[in-house]
Order: sequence, then structure tokens, then C-alpha cells
Amino acid sequence: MSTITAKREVGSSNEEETDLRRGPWTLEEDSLLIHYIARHGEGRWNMLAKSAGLKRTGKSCRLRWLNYLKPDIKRGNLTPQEQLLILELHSKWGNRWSKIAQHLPGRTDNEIKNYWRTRVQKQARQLNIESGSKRFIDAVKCFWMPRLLQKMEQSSASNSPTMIMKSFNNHAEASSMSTSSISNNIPNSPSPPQRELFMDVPNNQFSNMSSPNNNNNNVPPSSDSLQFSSQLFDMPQHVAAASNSPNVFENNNVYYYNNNPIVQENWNNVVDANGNNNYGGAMMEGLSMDPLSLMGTYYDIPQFDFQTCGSDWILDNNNNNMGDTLWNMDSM
DNA sequence: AAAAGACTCAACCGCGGAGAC
DNA sequence: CGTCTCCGCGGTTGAGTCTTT
Repeated sequence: MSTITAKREVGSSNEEETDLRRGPWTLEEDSLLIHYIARHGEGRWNMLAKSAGLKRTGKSCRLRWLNYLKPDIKRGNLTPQEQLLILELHSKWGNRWSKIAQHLPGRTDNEIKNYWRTRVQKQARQLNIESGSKRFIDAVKCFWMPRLLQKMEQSSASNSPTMIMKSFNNHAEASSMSTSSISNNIPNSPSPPQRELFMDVPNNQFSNMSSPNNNNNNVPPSSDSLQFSSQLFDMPQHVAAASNSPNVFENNNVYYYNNNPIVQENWNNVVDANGNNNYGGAMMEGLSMDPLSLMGTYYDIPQFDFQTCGSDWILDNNNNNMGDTLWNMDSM
């Protein structure tokens, strides 16, 4: 174990050279750290702290860099897609924040952890159920996730930067629609700019995407074999696996997934930074299908869950319907 | 307008694993 | 082996900010 031998209050008048600073970082410290890492790279944090002339622990430097200063860190609120992914991944892995963060490019484990504690656990408290309980997980799947999808749908209607969102239009009817009616369902956007898909994607992911064999190390290698879909579209990685799914077939230029027609022209528009379409399979699932069945597909949630949700089957400890009365989407 | 309460999130802490010696 | 150091992770704190009363 490392020990910090000389701690003193920040700004102490007796501060000596060997004292370590604590508390908020100053602009000057940030600048020192940034410039040092730009010259020498990150790692060896204790040595780095000393060499850079920072009166901070290596730990503190590492934290500041990874959680705040690193250039590819995404700012701003988590998107509904990201929230959805967090919920899904947390149900899979629990409080493995760093692992979850690996699947949300630009987001830090700290940020995700904070999100979980301040938003998700708050909901659990309001529902008077334990946040890790099966009851809560059910509530998340049945109420929160579908409503996030709704949000995604709404945001895609108002601004359409993300094609994947268009897939969730009119979910109640979509699964029974003919191909043409589904096509008509997609908002008319004649020849949408192809690159608008990548509005929020850091540059390093372009290179990661467009060149599968490159050695870009900015995005940590995933434990799963397919990386691109979740990195680009904020979807779980196993979505990407559908590109090879035996459930996808083509008939008369119409593609089907689990017997649901998919509008081909839309995933044909999905291109990477070089104009190449690499993502047909991943996008296929995201287009023009019943979002509830998609949810089941994407998030390993049995259809049954959704079909039973929406009724009064899930009540909190006070017999309130959690979905109708207590699930506060404004706090998401 | 002010006080109180709620919320956010950067930063800290302790712990455990990995590697060097 | 045991000890030490470094590193990364998850849990927690608390100052600052926002919202409500």
C-alpha cells in the first residue's frame, strides 16, 4: 500500500515543497498536467506527478486526467441512448463502472457511477424498493427503458441526427405494417447528409470504425468481439452480431428480421467517415421494427416482459402503479 | 429576497491485484 | 515466499449550484 506522508490543508501558509495539494485543481495545475502528458504520454502516475512539478499524488493526477482533462471526454447530459445502454449493461454486470464505461465512448466510470447513484438510485428510493432488487430491475425494464425509447423517438422527430432513432416510430403499429407503410413512416428527409450520423462521435472512433484492423488504442479493446455498434450508436455490442444473424433474410429486395420487414434504403445510407457502408447488419435491426420486439432483441428482455408491463401488475410497496404514478422521467 | 433543502459531480479514500525485488 | 510500490476500481464525501418554500 502506498501511503501519503505529508498531507496538509490546501493553501496552508506552512506549505513546504514536499507537501501534497488536495482539493480542486487550478488552471495552472491542469495546464501542467496536460502539457506533460502531451510531451511524455500518460502512465507511471507517481513519477509523472513529480516530473511535471505537480504537488499532487499520482492517483490524483490520474483521476484528473481520466475524468476531466482527457481530450475525448464527452461533456453534457447523457443521451437517452446512453442511459438505456447503462441500464442494460448494469443489469448485466452490476457496479462494474469501468467496464460499463468502456462501452460508452467519452464517458467516464465516475460519470456513470454518479448517474447511477443520483438518478437511478433516486428512482429506486422513490419507488421504495431496493435498487439492486429484481423488482427494481423489472421496473427499469418495463417502465424506464420503454420511456427512454419514447424520448429517443421524440428527439429523433425534432432533430434527426441519428438514424437509429427513426426506427422507433409508431412502435405500436410497426410490427404489423407492410414494408411500404413502414417506409412511409420514416420522416421524409430527402437525401439526409450521410455524415450526420456521426455528429457526436469523436474522431478517434472514425478511424476505429473505418479501419477494423488499425491499431488505434484510444478506445479500449472490448471483451466482446464486435465493438463498433455500441461505440457508434450507443447500442449494446451484441446488436452488431445481428449482421450475421440467421434471423435476417432477404426477399425481393426487402430484408426481414424475425419476419419483420426492414427498409433497406435506410441502412444503405449508413456510411462511415470514408463513405463506406460497413454497418448494414447493425443498422438493420435498428430500422422500422417494432421497438418492443427490438427491445427484447437488443436488451435480452423477453417479449413477455413488455406485454405484461403497462398493466397494473407491478406495484410498489404502497400498491401504487410504479409506471403511472411514480416513475419520474423528468429526473432522467 | 432569503433560507432551507435537494442535487450534482469532482475529488478523495480504502482496498485489492499485479508486478518487481 | 514476503514485502513494497504502483495502479485501477468502487464507494463515499462535500463544496458549489440549483430548486423549492
